[in-house]
Amino acid sequence: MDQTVRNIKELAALLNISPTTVSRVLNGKADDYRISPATTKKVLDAAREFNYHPNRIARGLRLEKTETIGLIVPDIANPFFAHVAKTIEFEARRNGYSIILCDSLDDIETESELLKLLAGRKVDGIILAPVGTGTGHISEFLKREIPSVVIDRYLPGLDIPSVSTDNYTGAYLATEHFIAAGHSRIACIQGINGISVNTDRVDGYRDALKNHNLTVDNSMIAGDDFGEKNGYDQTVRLLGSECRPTAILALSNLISLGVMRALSEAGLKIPDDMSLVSFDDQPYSAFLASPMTTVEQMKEEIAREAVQILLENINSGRSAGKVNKKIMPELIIRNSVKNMRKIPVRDHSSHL
Amino acid sequence: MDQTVRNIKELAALLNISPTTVSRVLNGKADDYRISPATTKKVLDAAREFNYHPNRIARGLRLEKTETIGLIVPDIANPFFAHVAKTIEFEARRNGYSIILCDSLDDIETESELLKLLAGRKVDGIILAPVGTGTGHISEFLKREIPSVVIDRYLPGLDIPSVSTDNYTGAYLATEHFIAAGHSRIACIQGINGISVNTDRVDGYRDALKNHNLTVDNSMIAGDDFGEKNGYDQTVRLLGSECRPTAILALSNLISLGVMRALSEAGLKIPDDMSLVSFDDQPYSAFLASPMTTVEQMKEEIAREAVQILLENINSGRSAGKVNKKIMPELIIRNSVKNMRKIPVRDHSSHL
DNA sequence: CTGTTAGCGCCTTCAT
DNA sequence: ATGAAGGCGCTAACAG
Repeated sequence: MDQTVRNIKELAALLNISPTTVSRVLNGKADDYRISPATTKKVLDAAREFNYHPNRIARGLRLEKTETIGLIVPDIANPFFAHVAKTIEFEARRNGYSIILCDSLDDIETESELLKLLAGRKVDGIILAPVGTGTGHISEFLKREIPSVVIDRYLPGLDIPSVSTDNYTGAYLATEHFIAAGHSRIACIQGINGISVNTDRVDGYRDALKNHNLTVDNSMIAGDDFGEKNGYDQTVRLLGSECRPTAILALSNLISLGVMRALSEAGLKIPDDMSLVSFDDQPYSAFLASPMTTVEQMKEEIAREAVQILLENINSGRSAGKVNKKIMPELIIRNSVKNMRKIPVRDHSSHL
Repeated sequence: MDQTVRNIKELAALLNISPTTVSRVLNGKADDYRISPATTKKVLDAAREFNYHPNRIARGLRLEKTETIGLIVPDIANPFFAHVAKTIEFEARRNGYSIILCDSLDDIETESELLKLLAGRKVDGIILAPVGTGTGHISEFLKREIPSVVIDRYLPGLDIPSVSTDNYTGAYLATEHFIAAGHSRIACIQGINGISVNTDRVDGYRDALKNHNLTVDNSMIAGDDFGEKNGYDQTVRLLGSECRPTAILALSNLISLGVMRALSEAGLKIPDDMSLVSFDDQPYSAFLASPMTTVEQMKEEIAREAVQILLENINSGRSAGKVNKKIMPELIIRNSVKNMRKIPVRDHSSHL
């Protein structure tokens, strides 16, 4: 009764039919091959009864298709990537794919290893949230012709589609929000210099200042890392500077955590003593000492787009044209920006 | 020059030796088979030159070993699971394994599907953070004899090892902290009734009250879900009750988010109007309106233990004895508990 | 409507 | 010190 069926051959033997027929039925090709309803039913019933599921490894070897997608992120513990990963996994599974999760530990060497590892595992495609500043290992990897999509950033010069936030607009809106509240000494604590995410955000910040006839003071653009420590260090530095800013734009959630720590240690309150807007909304943003105004990235949408583009490329056998999709972020206004004008600040998210 | 080598056969042909020899060298068995140093070097050099890596799918089929571990979590966007996943991935990779990430969406049906999916994908082992209350599908799954470890909870009655926090002690310490601060009407907002995590925490809470000669009022133990909504709903209810508590123990980070939302809407401040201790420390815990006292679970340790037990079971070919490892949490004292005695509250984490 | 055969790329016997 | 052959479980090509 509770016989174990290890493979398609055994199941076929039990039913006195050929493995081929079983395979065809199980792959929904009964109609294509005009297999009799009786046989079809027999196979389906037996498969259920013996709880038989085809060995996907053997299938993968035969078809040269593993129905597996590699996902490389710099830090799965970062809520942004965790959310993106959740939707990617969901969307992939909905399409029959599983996700091999790889954490590059924000290390470019590790990322390079991971790319090779995933190639060896014969994933059908890769979604990569790149790290650091070099792209040599990525262009090397692209030679393998494994369909891939970059998320979070875009990689100028490389022939690989990407899905990222419209970071320019996000920073522009945030900066405009400060300006509307009457701030003019607005600092910007940035992440890794030279990558698209950072460059675009800084550009948005600069342009917002310029377009409102404010001068861009380069000493107000500080930092070189998306981590908490950089946020802390730069805030300490800015607080000590002769011409202290009244507002800080933090280009990542971790940076803003560092800003908060530094302010807290200095006994300064948000927004009374310092205004702050952070990139990346979080579940807790609303519950901070003062609920934080944030630039929220549309994580689900980024993930969905990435999976869709990747699957298209997989199914069409490589690159359905290079796309650089930009997803519009949303400025969520809470209470971390002080109104210097003493009149109500308006929501500017609809302007631009 | 830049010839592509698709498989071991091609590489062997290029070197005028047999695939067998190449395979042996590449698997570090050159010595076992006394393959000449010259041949060994030749193979190694060629492999590097042509950037050849064995097809792990074919290898998996032959060896019946995929060097792959399935990880099922209820919600990868939950920081607790994201952190655990990070360490699991790291430890697994260090040992040559990759992680197939599956999000069960806090849904037991999905979890059941996922178990089958992973079995079909021939993972060498599974780490499962179970959902809901039923275990039928899990005991069914265990018949497949795939090495598995449960994390976050333990499953009484099932023959599967587990690694979880010592939740009893965690809740006990938190409750004692309230008591030491002079609270006696302490509410407990719980998660899913009947699962070990919840039962143990509630037991710890009850016992702490009893051991300090406080009566346990069952109307103070409320709720049935680890989500934010439950935290909100129960807090609203408690605030409306005739005998309002002065303190709330929230049995999850999401519950405490709900508690904060309800308190905030009611215009109540932590800790002045209500004291709160939450399970699960978070990066932002220290930056909340009032820095939150939390019971921190040792995520890295849980993850490391789980991987270690799993790998032992994989290598020894099944269950190296059933273990239910409990990892001691840590009470992190900040400023979310009001001192009702008007004298300094001491750190009680060293008692017990 | 169904079956036979061959081969995906690898590793392991068995042979030399 | 090295090879040849077979087979892991599956499915597509080629019969009928």
